[in-house]
Amino acid sequence: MDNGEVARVLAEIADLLELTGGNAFKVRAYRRAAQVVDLHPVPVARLAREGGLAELPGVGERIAEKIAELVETGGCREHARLAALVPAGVLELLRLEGVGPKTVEAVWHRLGVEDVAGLEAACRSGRVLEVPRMGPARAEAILGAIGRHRARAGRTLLHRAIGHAEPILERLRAVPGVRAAEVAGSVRRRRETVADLDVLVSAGDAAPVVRAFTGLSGVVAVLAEGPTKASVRLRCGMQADLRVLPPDAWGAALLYFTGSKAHNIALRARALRRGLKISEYGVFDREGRRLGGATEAEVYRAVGLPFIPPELREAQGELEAAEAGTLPRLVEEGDLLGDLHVHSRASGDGRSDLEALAAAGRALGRRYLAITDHSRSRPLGLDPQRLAAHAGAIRALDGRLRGKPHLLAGVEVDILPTGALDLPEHDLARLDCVVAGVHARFGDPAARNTDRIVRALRSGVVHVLAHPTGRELGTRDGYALELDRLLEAAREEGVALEVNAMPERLDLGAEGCRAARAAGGAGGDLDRRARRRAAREPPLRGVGGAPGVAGGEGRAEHAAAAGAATPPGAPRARAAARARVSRAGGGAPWCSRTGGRRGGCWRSGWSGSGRGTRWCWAWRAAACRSRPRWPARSAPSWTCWWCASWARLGGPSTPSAPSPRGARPACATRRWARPACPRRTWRRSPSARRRRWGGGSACTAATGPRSSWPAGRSSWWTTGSRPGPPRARRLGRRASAGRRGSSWRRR
DNA sequence: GCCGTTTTCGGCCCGACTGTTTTCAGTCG
Ligand SMILES: Nc1nc2c(ncn2[C@H]2C[C@H](O)[C@@H](COP(=O)(O)OP(=O)(O)OP(=O)(O)O)O2)c(=O)[nH]1
Ligand SMILES: [Mg+2]
Ligand SMILES: [Mg+2]
Ligand SMILES: [Zn+2]
Repeated sequence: MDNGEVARVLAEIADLLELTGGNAFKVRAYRRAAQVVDLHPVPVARLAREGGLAELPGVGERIAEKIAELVETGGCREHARLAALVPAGVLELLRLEGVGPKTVEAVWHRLGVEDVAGLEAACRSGRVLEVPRMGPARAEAILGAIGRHRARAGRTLLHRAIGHAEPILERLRAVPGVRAAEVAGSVRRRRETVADLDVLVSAGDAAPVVRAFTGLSGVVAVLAEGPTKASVRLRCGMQADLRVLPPDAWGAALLYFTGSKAHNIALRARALRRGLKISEYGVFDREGRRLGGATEAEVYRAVGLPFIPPELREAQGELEAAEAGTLPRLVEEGDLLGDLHVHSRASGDGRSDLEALAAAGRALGRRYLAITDHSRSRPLGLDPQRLAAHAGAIRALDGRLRGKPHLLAGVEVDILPTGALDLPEHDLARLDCVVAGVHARFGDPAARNTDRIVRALRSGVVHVLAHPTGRELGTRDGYALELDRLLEAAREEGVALEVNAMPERLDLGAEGCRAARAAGGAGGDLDRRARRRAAREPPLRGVGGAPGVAGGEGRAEHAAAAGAATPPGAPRARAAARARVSRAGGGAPWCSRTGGRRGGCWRSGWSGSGRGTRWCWAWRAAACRSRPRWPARSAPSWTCWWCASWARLGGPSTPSAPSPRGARPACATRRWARPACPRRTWRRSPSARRRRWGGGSACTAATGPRSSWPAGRSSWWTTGSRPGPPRARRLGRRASAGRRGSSWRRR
């Protein structure tokens, strides 16, 4: 069982526990352990053998037992016990957007819904409405989520995500008042694949930014929109999340929005232990005084840590390493001296001739490029004769280039199923750079694949092992492999392991590189060797010792490919975009015909929980009645908002329909008296408001020992300014709180 | 279930937005 499989079981235990009423913190513990296992470079099977499981962060005695059981027996009794309690289809319901454990539990227990199809039927028939707190808007949202679930967008490759993000950033940076706009989240952490685009904007006034964002030309639906953040679905299928925060909170905001979630939680817990609080608004002490947050480094410093690069922020031990001063120095773009895996037009993979490749390499600042076209078993691959001619051409050009950059005559020789190389060794030995890789027959068992590759490495003519795992992101997993044995052979033979930069490959990836370092520990040595070598001689002669990493493939080619990409069209007018949005069924379900005024209720100015609602609950029904949105169907009686909304869902609307609810005309069903939409006469108690603004539904701030907020809080009420964390106040008031405050005073 | 610069017991990150109900719970970032 590999780490991915173990992680899946642990995560499923978390889901099962959640649906069977397990302790929420226990659920979190399993979920975190699953992530740690998933990202860990060393197979947990080996850790289990060697007794190293407990060293994984978030893995204690009990979870270690489960992992050991899993790798030994392929199963886990606890998992089996829980799985017997929950139908498989019910677990799948958790994957629906906007549907969480509470909703799943409710539809499963109260309605007997056991899979996605069952939930869909319940939404269409109206049965879901029997569940508490379930109304037509939620039913509609669930139907939408089911549709998207079936289309299953999946995760997007990093380079595509970056491409989608750029025009958005450009547009937002042009909004007056915007100081900075960056993409955060997993894109900034440079994960190989990402689920969405997380865009952070620094601006004193959030409202225009949110408007510009929801009005972007690529937006097909607005999923949520408030005074400081919004979420949209883009035409490309991705979701994009915007967050706007004031400039002096930039560091804290970037830290928050870059994540990962587990890193945030660990860092905030650390702050808590030191009597501090970290949020996206900054660092605060017990008295609520703000200690900083302008830069990320400032936030880390406040909890006694050095800056941690985004790529490491996965709660995989980087906080401990930072504390101990043992954070690794990352290989940066500027460390890349050359590219040892480049295809030209001479074989199928390349599109450029040698001159163009050299020019692209020069433009990227590479000191050397190895031209490594495919060998004969690949389509259009080189046989010995063509190879010799090609090598001659490369060397001739290299002579003319005078080191700008150095060109190396090479080849990417196929490793045949037997482990033999696809070209005679005496031909390979004449080249400057021999890259060897597996390109066909991926289905063999691990031992056989490993034998095959190890035999090739032992040939003595191979410099670099290309794309060592053979994976293609989103298409196929790597071939089965005994990575440990492969690393050992590479170390003995002095063969470098490639870090293939083709966006679909990224092979070795982060975990593979860490495994290689753990095995031979020579990545850093190779760096130094490479630098020294590049300073005085062409690369690769004399590479020996341990497996290191060699950059390769795709860099130059991709520069060319990226240049050819069509730039996205200019953003259209906001109004047009909005119209499209509403046609697409996005945005608020209520009263969107009445226009775009945002920021509190149209009539009372009240904005309850702080969202940019057009109608407070008391007013919206009345307003809708006075401007009927739905033509009064043949129904003679008045239709309350609830039932009218239900009718929009396409639910049964005639008295004879069998639906348990909403079927009979108007509101007899719901027994809402005709003047049912009352003006609000009650007034929320200040104490309730205080609780609400304590932050977090558990409201630990209001009850727990670390709560220091309430001290100053009553004044928020009496002054009418918006309560909340200090930085929220400013931004919130500008966005929408002014009207809200006065309306409250009026009552 | 995990974990400790207050703690080996008793905590567990913090905030925004939405739908719905008559004052918050649920979900998400
Ligand atoms: N403090 C805190 N921050 C969170 C939480 N969930 C998400 N975040 C922050 C950190 C995340 O990196 C950032 C963006 O959230 P996403 O859901 O988009 O996750 P992320 O981009 O990390 O991965 P993804 O590829 O989108 O799945 O928001 C949370 O529960 N607490
Ligand atoms: Mg994200
Ligand atoms: Mg996101
Ligand atoms: Zn290849």
